[in-house]
Amino acid sequence: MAASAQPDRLQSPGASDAESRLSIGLSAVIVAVTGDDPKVLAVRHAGREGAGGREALPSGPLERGHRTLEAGLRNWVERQTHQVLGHVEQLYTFGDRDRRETDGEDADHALSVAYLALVREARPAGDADAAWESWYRYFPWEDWRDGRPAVLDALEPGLRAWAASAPSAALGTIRAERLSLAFGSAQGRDEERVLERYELLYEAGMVAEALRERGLPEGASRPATFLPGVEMAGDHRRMLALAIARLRGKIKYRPVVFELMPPTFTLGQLQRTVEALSGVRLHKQNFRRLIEQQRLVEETGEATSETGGRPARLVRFRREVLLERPAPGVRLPSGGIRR
Amino acid sequence: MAASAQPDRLQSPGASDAESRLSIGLSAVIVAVTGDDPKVLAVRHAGREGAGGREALPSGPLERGHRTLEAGLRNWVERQTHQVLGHVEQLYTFGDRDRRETDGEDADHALSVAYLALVREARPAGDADAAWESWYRYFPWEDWRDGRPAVLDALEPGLRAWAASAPSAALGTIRAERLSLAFGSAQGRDEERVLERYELLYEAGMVAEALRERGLPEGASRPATFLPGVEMAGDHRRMLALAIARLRGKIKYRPVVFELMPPTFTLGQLQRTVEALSGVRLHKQNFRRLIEQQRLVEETGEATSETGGRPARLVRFRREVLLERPAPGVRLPSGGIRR
DNA sequence: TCAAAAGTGTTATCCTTACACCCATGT
DNA sequence: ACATGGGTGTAAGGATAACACTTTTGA
Repeated sequence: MAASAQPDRLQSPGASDAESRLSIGLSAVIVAVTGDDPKVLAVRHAGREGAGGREALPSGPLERGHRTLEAGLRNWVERQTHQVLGHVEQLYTFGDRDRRETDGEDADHALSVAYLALVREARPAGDADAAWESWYRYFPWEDWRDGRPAVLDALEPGLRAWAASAPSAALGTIRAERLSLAFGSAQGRDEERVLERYELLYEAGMVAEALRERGLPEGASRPATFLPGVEMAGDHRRMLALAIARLRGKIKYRPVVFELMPPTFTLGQLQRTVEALSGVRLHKQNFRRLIEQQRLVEETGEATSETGGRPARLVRFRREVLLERPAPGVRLPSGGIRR
Repeated sequence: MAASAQPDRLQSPGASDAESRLSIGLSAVIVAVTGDDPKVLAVRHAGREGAGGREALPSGPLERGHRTLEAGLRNWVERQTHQVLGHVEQLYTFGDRDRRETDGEDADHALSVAYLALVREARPAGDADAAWESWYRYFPWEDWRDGRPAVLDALEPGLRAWAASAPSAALGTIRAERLSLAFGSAQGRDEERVLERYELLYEAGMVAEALRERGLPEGASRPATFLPGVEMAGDHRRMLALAIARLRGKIKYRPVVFELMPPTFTLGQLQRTVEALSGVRLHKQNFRRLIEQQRLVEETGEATSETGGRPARLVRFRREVLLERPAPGVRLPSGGIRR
């Protein structure tokens, strides 16, 4: 092998023959918040019957013309949805068996690099095929703003049965522990564990994706009659779960919410946005104190009376906080959550 | 195009011709801590003169035989270093211009998926070509344990000159802001911003990697005579910077340090490990209180007198904390840092 | 006996949490 | 007037940060 031609790629001698060539997919979870709902941009390819017209994330393969991964992503999103992206960050690269179902051949890999993008307002989605959907449409068990979501009652027996039906007692204990960690048993549930919850449902055969194109995952109870949440193409719902988890986490230590807000807004709007994302209700007074005392916003001097009751002050994000050391986020640590 | 054959890959009609095929590299930042130093496993390919024998991370291309990305990674690492990996997490997928320097052709992409792995002890590295190296060998400006590192004095004039030599005043201001954010100006410096600092040095043409295989990056001062830190192959040093940043961040909110500790250890050892990773000194008393009061460890009943002075209690990680909600890490938030 | 590291105790301060209450507008 | 959301004040409890000090070993 020509070692000197690839100075930065260390490979054991003779291994390059085995090197596989593969295709790269790019997918985007594009998030906006309008009013009370966290929205994600979904595409539905009308003319495609083979896939049953499943909802999907904007995505497409990396092409030769794309200079960088991110450029390729922006290109695909604009082609498919006419949405221009603002803040973009890489989420994860999916590369294993989950992607294989798409190919005929087993040996060739198909990777998919998933991105999270935040945009400021939900424009009416130019294309007829693209639409903004509440993300709780796909994850109804993640919305605790009006108390414990009802779906959970339907889910828990199935999850418990899955843990109980484990091949060994030890595995059963592990499953039970994972369940209690993800879904919470006693006082606390961690709103960030979105991916864990989805994966448990997947392993238990309780989401539609788990039942596609393969026998049931081993140890799964037989096809559940109730498959909660709207199915998505490929592993897009897994990507969405990861995106929600990341955003719920990041919001706490970096001022990313403001990427989703209009230039000026009220503290109430900001709180509702944070609640929409995190899926829990917050204490009004403490939330406000937190924001103001961390000096995340500044007055505009104006007010709006469009909110219902007393007119609210309009504030704007204080860009300067980005230059101040740690650069705080909107913490909502256990205490901020209203019971 | 055969839409129904790829139900989860949405591509605009006719685009598939442009789809490029490419190779995937897998790289691992493998971290261990021995005594006072955070170590990373580096390989040096003795017989290769083309690359000038640059130090590199264990890495290799994804092969057909690899079932998953992570399996491929473990395979390469074991082949090159005989090290078996424990905790492994994906770091980032690098896919843009930074990789292009390796290829002759511009149009084909070469992606690289970087991973972070934590191992419990630095075994003598079976292969002669693999060696554990302190990561501060590559980032001497990141070690503040004995006060402000001396290299910074040599670096700052160059960085300031780079900001001053910006093509426009506006850009100059932006550069100055980035510098003060990353390197800290007044009271605080954020030990997590390892990647930002490396990238600024790169842009300023002050690390060896920036001067390779291309003209100087635009706006760079002419080749600095002093290029701090040991150079690595490809963009491996960038990967290492990202790994350090991630680990320094994660240590604070997840109990990952314990992946690096032996089964039993003293609180002093734990503190030195955290200090090694974060690059700052901590308050002994407050650190201990934090650990014990968060119930991260439990007594073993034993003690060791190998530490120098009075024998220390040996403790072990309390695995149960993983099952307790939030699952805390070793916080060292401003206050814990000794001035 | 002294250096070195382990380990204990205490205090002021600040942040978090929770509670109760007032204000300005539209209907 | 009253419902609705905006906005203020304050007090208890707990965590943090910074003190100073004692204990137990090896050299």
